[in-house]
Amino acid sequence: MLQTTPVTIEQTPNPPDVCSAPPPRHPRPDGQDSYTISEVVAFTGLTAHTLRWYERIGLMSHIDRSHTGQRRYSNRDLDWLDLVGKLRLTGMPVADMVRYAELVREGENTFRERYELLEATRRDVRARIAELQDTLAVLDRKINFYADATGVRYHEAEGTAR
Amino acid sequence: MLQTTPVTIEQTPNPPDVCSAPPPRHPRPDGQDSYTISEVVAFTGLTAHTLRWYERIGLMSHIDRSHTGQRRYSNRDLDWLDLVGKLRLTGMPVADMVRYAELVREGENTFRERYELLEATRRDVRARIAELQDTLAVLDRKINFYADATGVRYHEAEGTAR
DNA sequence: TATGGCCTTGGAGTGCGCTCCAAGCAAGCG
DNA sequence: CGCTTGCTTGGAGCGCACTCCAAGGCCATA
Repeated sequence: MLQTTPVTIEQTPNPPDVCSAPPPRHPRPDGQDSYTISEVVAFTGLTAHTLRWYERIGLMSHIDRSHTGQRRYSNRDLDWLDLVGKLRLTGMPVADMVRYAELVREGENTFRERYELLEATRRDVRARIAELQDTLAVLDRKINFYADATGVRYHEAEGTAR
Repeated sequence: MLQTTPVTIEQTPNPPDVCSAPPPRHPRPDGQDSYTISEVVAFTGLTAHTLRWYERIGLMSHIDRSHTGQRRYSNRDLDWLDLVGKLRLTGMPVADMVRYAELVREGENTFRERYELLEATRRDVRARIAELQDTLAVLDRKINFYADATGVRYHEAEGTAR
């Protein structure tokens, strides 16, 4: 129950059918979904500090509490954290994610704005991927050079760093 | 001479032939390559502060100086900055780039280590691209949902943020 | 000669995203 | 009962990558 390895919530042991709407699998079924903070730490790889901080800054709404005041996360919270994790690795600033969270809390009349925010993000992500592929090409060339050179003692000019 | 728009040094007005070793084009030919810091600012989009800081921390070797002590950057320096820019957007920490710069300064006997560093970086970049493509899939699904919903007033569960 | 523009330096400051601390409470166990 | 474990809080601290500051030098044009 208390696994220590950070695990992506949305694992991919789903069949090799390349389909478009993979529903996230949860550790426990809806109805019994009540996770302590340390369980969420184990599932997400985030620290408890970070989880509490996310809540403080409004990136997560107030989490349900046990009768003793301890946090009890739900499957929906896990889904949200999964999205946050994805947005985080696009480089989206936390402030923007908070903005999105506010829009979600405000209800359906913010659909248009959410749409625009996500669309802008998608553009950024695409640009980012393109940049990275560019970088990959440069790395490939340099790596090939060094692969040839180590063992052949050869020289090619490269950017200065003397 | 003093263009204000940040310009990628390695522009792509090269013919649409998809080839593997694109030599960077420089603003001035070798021999007349002597750029002031503000020119480099214009070319790279970095600030003068950052350029001087890069030099202080050893990410660039000491740059040539004019008789009055002002920095004069060369084409080789521009090439190096181009590589640094690429590595930077892979998320490589500055300290690692400094390490690589040191290896380059140390000479050919560090080829193997440079190779390994770049290879590790390439692995990271590939993983990163995969993550981003994953994220892109999530964004696509959400964006489609909002595209449908705005105008159709429809509902689908999404991660909680109440 | 004076004014403005561009450059120099060491060191201090900033913003972001965590990260940690101290003090304390509640539950479970021997 | 005492001890451990896990959780709670507000607020302070940290590491990274810049970013800026104050004080001053050099030189071209008016």
